[in-house]
Amino acid sequence: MPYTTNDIKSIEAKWQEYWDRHQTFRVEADSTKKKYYVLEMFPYPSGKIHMGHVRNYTIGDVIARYKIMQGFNVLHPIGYDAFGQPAENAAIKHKTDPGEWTYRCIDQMHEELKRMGFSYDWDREISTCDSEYYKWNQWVFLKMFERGLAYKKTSSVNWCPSCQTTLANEEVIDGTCWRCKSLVVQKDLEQWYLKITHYAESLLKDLKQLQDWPSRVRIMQQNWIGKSFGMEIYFKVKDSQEVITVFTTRPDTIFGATYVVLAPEHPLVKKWVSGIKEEKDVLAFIEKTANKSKSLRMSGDQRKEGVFIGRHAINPVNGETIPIFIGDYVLMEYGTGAIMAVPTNDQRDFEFARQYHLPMRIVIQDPKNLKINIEQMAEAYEGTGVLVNSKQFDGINNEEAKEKIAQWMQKEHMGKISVHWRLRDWLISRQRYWGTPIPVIYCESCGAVPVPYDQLPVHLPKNVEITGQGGSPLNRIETFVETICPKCFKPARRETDTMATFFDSSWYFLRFCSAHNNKEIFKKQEAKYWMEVDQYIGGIEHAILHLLYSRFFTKFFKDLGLVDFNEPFKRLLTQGMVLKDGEVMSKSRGNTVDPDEVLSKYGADTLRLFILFAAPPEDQLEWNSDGLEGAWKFLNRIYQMVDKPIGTDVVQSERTIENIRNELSNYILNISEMDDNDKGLERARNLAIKQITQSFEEGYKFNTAISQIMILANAIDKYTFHMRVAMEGGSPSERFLVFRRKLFLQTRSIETLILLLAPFTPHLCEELWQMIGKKDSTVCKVAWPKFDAAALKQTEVIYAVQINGKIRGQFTAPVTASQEQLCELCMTDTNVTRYLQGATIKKFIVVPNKLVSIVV
RNA sequence: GGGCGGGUGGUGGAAUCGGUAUACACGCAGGACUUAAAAUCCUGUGGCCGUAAGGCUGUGAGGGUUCAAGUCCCUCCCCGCCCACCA
Repeated sequence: MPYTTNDIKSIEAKWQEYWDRHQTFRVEADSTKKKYYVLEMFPYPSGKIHMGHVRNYTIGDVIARYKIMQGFNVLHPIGYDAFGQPAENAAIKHKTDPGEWTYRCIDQMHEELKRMGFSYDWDREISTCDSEYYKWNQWVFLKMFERGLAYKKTSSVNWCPSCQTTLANEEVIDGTCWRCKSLVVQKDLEQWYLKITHYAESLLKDLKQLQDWPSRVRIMQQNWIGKSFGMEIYFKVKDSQEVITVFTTRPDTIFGATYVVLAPEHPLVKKWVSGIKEEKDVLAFIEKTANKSKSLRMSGDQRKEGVFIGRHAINPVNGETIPIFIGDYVLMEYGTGAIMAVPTNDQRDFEFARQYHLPMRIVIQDPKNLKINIEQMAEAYEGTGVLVNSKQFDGINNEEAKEKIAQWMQKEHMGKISVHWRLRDWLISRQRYWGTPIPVIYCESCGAVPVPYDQLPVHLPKNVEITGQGGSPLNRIETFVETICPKCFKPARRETDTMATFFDSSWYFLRFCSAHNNKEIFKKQEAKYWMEVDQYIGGIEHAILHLLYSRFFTKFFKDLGLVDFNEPFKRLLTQGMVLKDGEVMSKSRGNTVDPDEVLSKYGADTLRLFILFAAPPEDQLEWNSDGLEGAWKFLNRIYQMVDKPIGTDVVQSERTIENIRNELSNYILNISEMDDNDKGLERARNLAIKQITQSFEEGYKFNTAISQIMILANAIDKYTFHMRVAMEGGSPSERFLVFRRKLFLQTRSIETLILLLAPFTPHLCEELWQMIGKKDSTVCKVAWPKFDAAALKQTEVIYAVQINGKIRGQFTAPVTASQEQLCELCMTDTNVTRYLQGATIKKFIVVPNKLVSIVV
């Protein structure tokens, strides 16, 4: 009988219960075993899992289960990234406690993950909002504070008016908040930062080690870190002692610098502005720029605006007096907040110069077009070329001149060779409730004092009213704020900002190594055994934020001597998005498919199989309910294959199929008795093992792995059909001998099929493994099958014949055939002979075991 | 503007050290079973021509290299993602 939804439900529940009861996936560090650490990015516990989760965790689960069958000691944990704003938003909306809401969601999520049959070590389940976890956040913070890597400074920060909190640069997307999409504004605030820039060099350099990461993630990080080589050049200010330092990557163009531009926020501007005749214009301009949102100001198409500031600078290389402007296209945060403008070689400077009728000078000529002249220029020339109007450097190629001019200027003290980074320090203060309290106490006499280690954790107070108004909620909790200074014991106040939640997820992979250790952040020996993460899986959206922060923390832990590696994730797989009707599935689009509904109709195995079969893991996946139905049918077919094999109707004896199968355990196959069908089946079986193993080892091409399983299933069905034919005729005893051999081969193929399918659809395969008589073993722990190269050898192959580049026929030849034999065999195809009639063969090319190509 | 992917049947996708394009699946069509439907099984399925054998054509467009090109080279078009007044 075909199975039903109810059968599937009971099969899946049965095995989930079995794995639980036997703690099948619980692991311990054991140095005698080779380890493998598979990790999927842990979820934010919003309650229900979505298809993106299903895809992410299914991919991880298949890898984990495959590695277990390969004999590895596999660590495969799960947890919850449980702090964050949705809990507060829910609290405001439903008037509940964020903690209560979060723990309820975690329970629900836990149940849903269990229903998917994932092979997690549930003993290591963690939540970042537990004090036993966030205590160690505070510990890490204090360690960083001790080393000057956590510090407080006032600066212009990104502020989301809707979330009422600050944001890291990485959290600002196109000038909007990454979470709520509202326009981010700039505010001057005193905030806590982590000195990620301290590791800029190694964060960049070590990307080279990450050969098993997608190259685009490496490139994105590289661009984000943004190392640029160049020099700082000093421009003396005319009639003043002041010097403007600019940063440039193009010292080769210094002779073409015809003005200088400062960022409106540049400190020299404030100093100079009062009393000059342009004062009003300058102040108006500064205010106008400040009011512009950062996103508007930074968009490239924006018309560049600026204003003359009433002063001049001296170009150090030629002594020219050039005007100083302030301009909205110069950013205070990058470089020195000041630039030298070379309009002929920089498009932005060119546009600005044209607009304000500023002078230009050509200093690089395009060797292909020596007639570049200022009047006819429509845009800046940003290509390479030969220097002109540059005194002793005339005639030198500009790439070469970069180095020469830089060296010369440095020697003449006109500037210094330097490197600038795009990467900024990481702002971690958040004016929110639902996060880790920053463990600092402010004392009037002692200043900012770290909370002593023995007073950790600083507990997040419970029963706090969340209104979403009026700044940090913790600020209003007197019992939390009021404390005493650990140094001088005078009354003091606690820091009320909490940490950005990316802090929590920057080291959770290490916590999994010693999930519930309350003495240390993690056990050094356990981390040494389990780390690094061998395979990490998650969405591309974390290519910069989370992955960069995790790399930063790992490097810090190495400096602390806690770990002896400097990269956390050996291999990274970024899974594609799940789409429906060509668009990303999302609540806001209203095109989601609830995994729960799919589970109640088809069960976890069907869902898993469909998701893995529909597209390679890294590609986008288009949801297709027909495809889901197809996966269901396939699994049903496999079930039939095991449930109702050929046999009972063929064997004319009292033996049942079951006791024949029992006898088969002692059966010895006589290879010489095998007919072509037997050999074909064995070939298909071994080919499947070979190719599926290969799809696991060479990138995770699960879609083609599954198609190989289907091919094997087709071969078994075909073989079963031939079995019936082979049973016809002969005496009952003769028939029995043939039947026994065939049943042996068929059973062996079915067994192989179950093993190969087990990582993908674990529940059904456990059930089938039992049905086929393997009552004493759990399929998920059976050794992965190995293939027999001898069975793959063919004695004959089909050759295609190409005549003048077109396929004209084919023939069968022994694999050992010589060129002469092949030439003769060609002629056995009548279509080929027709084409060769009356023609002279000019060339005869043989591609071994594939084709022959004849040129006539 | 810069960087990185990608463009293959009606659909999801196979095949890229150059070697029979469209594996596997979905869908569709026809058939078997059934009073009927569902399920299941069998057959067919890029397009055009042909009863057939077979022929022509076909991997975004155009050109090139080669006995042979989805794959390599040149020119161009389109789509997706990321970054972006970063000096």
